[in-house]
Order: sequence, then C-alpha cells, then structure tokens
Amino acid sequence: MKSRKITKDTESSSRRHYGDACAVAHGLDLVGERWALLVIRELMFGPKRFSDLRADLPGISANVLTQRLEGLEAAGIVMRRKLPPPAASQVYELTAWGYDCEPVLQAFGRWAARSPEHDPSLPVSPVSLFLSFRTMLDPVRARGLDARVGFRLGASTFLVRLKGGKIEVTRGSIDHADAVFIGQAAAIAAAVYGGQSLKTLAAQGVLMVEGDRKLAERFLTLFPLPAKAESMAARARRERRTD
Amino acid sequence: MKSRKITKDTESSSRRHYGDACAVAHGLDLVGERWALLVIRELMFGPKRFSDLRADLPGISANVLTQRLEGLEAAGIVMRRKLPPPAASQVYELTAWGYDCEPVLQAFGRWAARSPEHDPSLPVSPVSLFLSFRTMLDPVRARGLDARVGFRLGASTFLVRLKGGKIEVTRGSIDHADAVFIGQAAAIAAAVYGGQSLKTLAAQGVLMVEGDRKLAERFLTLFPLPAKAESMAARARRERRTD
DNA sequence: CGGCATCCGGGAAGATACTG
DNA sequence: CAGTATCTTCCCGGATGCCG
Repeated sequence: MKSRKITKDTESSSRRHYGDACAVAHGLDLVGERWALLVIRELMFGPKRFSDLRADLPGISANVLTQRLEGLEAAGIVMRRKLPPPAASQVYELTAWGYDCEPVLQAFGRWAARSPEHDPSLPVSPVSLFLSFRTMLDPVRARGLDARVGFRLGASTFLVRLKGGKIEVTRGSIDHADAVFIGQAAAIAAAVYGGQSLKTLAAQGVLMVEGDRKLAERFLTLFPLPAKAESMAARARRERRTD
Repeated sequence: MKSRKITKDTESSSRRHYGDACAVAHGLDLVGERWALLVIRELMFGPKRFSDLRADLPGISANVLTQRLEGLEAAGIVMRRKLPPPAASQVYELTAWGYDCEPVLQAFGRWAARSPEHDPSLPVSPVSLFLSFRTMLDPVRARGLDARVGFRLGASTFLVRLKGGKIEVTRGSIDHADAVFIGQAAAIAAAVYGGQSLKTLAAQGVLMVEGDRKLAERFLTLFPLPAKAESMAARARRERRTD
C-alpha cells in the first residue's frame, strides 16, 4: 500500500460542490459538511488522537469522523502525524491555515450566542470552553490583571494567562497557577456564563477552587455575553403593539 | 389558515441537533444545513423574492429553498413580508440579527479565499461580489479616495461609495456615479481579482466602463487577495527537502 | 485499543413535474 | 410567480467486524 489507500472514485473529488466562485461557498465545500467545523474546533489547542476526538464530540460516529478527517486532510486543513516512538500513536493536527480559522469560529460563535434558542445548559467540551474565553474576554474588565489561572478538567489541564488585557490559553501544565478551578467544563461554564456562584457549585460538589479565591471570583466576571437577538415571540408582541 | 401552514410534525423542531452548548455548535444547528448560509448571503443587501433567490443560487431546488427559508424564519434570522399593494408580492428579508451575521461571512470568506483549491473562475452572484468588496477593501489603498462607482449587472444596479478609506454598498440607483462598470459579475471579478485588464475585457465585449476611466482603473486595485495557504503539493515538496 | 471498511435504515438533498 | 408533490440518490448515523 503505497499511499494510505485508494479512494474509490478515481482519485478523490466527486463530492458535491456549490460551483460558486464566492469564497463563502468554497468554504462550505471545504468545511460545510456535518461535524467538520467541530472537528476543527476540537483540534484548536493542539493535536489529538482519533479516540480523543470521538470522546470530545459526543454523537459523531467512527465512520463519519474518518470521512471528515480524510476530507480535511485533502483540503490541507488537517494533517496526520505519527508521534515519536515512546507513544507511537497517530494524531491529527491542524495545519497553519487550519489554525487560522479560529477567527471564523469566533465570529460564528459570537453571532450564534445571541440566538434566542441557545441553550447553555447542554454539555460542553473543554476546548469549546477555552475557545469561548478567548472569544469573549472583555479587555476592559481584564485591565490591570496579571495572573495565571489553572483548570483541572478530569484528565486534562489548561492554563489561562491574563496580562495587559490579553489572554493566552495553553493545554498542559498548571504549575505556577495563582488559582485553580477543579471540575467539569459544564460547571465552569455555569459559573462564568450561567451566573452560578462558586459557593453554590462548591456545595453541589461540582466545582472547587484552590489558591487565590479573590482572583477566581474576578475571573468569572471577565466574559460578558452579548445581548440576545429579539426572539420571534418578542417580535410578534411588538408587531401587535404597533398595529 | 391563521398561521401560514401547519408544519407536519407537531410544530417544528425535530431537526438534528448537536446537543452541544458551544455556540459554534448551536450556530451549526441554525445555519449548518446545506445552502442555508448562501441564502443568508443573498439577502445581505436587502429583501428578495423566492424566484430571485432561486435565480441567484444556481443549483438549489425549490423544495430545498422552501425548507431553508422556513428554518431560517423559525430561527429568527429571516422574516417574510408582503410588499405594499402596487407590487403585492412576497419577499424574504433578514432580521436585524440576520444582518449581524455579515462578520461571520466575512471571516469565513477571508479564510476560505486562501484555500489552494479556490477557483475564482466559477460563476459568481452580484451579491457575492459586493460582499467581497466590503470584505477585502484595503483602507490604505483607498486612502484619500472620495468617489461613487456604479455597477450595472443585467437588471440590477449597485452603487459603491468610497470615502475616508471606508466603503458603502447599496443596491439601487447609480445616478451621480463618477464611473460605471457594465457587465456580468464574473467579468468584474476577473478585473478586480483575476488581474485581467479592462482593455482585454472590453475587447471581449464582456465589460464596459463609462465615466471616469482613471477612477475605474484605480478601483480595480483596492481589493488585494490574502496570501494562499501552502498547498498539499508544496507541503510534500518541503517535507521531502527537510527529510 | 486505534483506525478503519462494510452493511443497513432513515432522512436530507437533488431533479422533475405539477398546481393555484 | 411561488411554491407543492413525488421520486431518486446520496449522506448520515449505528452496528459489526477486520487488522495491527
């Protein structure tokens, strides 16, 4: 087997195309299929293995994940890499251009978060949570803050570095963190976006804080949600009034 | 018939969901289906009728367009409106929140335009073209320019107003334009993005210019394309070199 | 276990024809 | 013009099983 495999229909590309020169349409040709953008999202903080992706994308099936990874690789968005011998497992990683689509995810997320139907109580993956921090940080509220906040979510750890109104997020060691949140991503989301107090969440045993508690409390206030769009119901009420 | 019609399955919503609190995933629940984002694109410069949408989205079928419009209306992105008696036809229009997704289209288009596989020679709708102008204008190159450029594309006309490094685009009258391009959208795209000279295109009879020709020539230089991402072939060559 | 190929059922998309 | 009805095709999701 010289190249990984022979695609069934004469070397790739009998996929459906929009046949439109518009860059948006071409983008949809690349990542418009179901799950594709979420696969990219999950790779945004670094490489992952096949089964990590499956675990972080509840609902995706193995064959669909395979197809998406093939498609994204063919498009030059994802590449596969073999880790050095110690753990010779295969991982999927974004190319430089793949990483460059974070602004797309940000614009899209910012817009969709205003949907009247958005339900923030659904489960959320760690990557989504930290991407949302990068997206929603209010530089004004973070002004003058210079701190390291760590997160322990099950097996994985993330470090958020705040300085000069900017934010940096890295997956990995949380040594030297000034404060550490310990809990599932959903609990942290409830604290930051759901307005749940640390006390309540701690009482429920779903979220704990170690280190600088004042810092932790302040951290929760740094990510204001955008105003919701007018819902259909509200629009109907308004129309009735102005009839 | 009080409400337009009864949706078959107990009032809406048995669509597939990702079940993910991430705003990106929710956005995909709203506009992730095929054609949805392109329908929104076509409405970006104002209301359109069903058949206008069909004409500007070559390849979409009537039933799919119907479904997308229903879905987008249910989501609060599109609304239907009946025009006043003179021309009592129905049109589809974006809600305020619908218009707010232009930054999503822009970020997405900017990213996708860097795809090695992007083919700008395909047909393009007028709306895509003018959205691309709003997206790609280089304020530095437009500095000091104060002008009105008109476009006559078949039946519809667009006016581009440049001033103070900013751009405004309106569909409608092109009276008071300093220069006017006359031709199909594809020809204008070839001139702006394909590097084709006005002379060549005029000789082919696909593009004409009236009014200030100097202005027209300068206009073509205002929208630089972003650098392409490294193609798979180039990456392979580079890898071979560093082996 | 990780990474697939394969088969199957349901449903969404595409094409065409038809109606108010 | 603005859709609906119908039929076919293809994609998605789930299960199973192979192979290193």
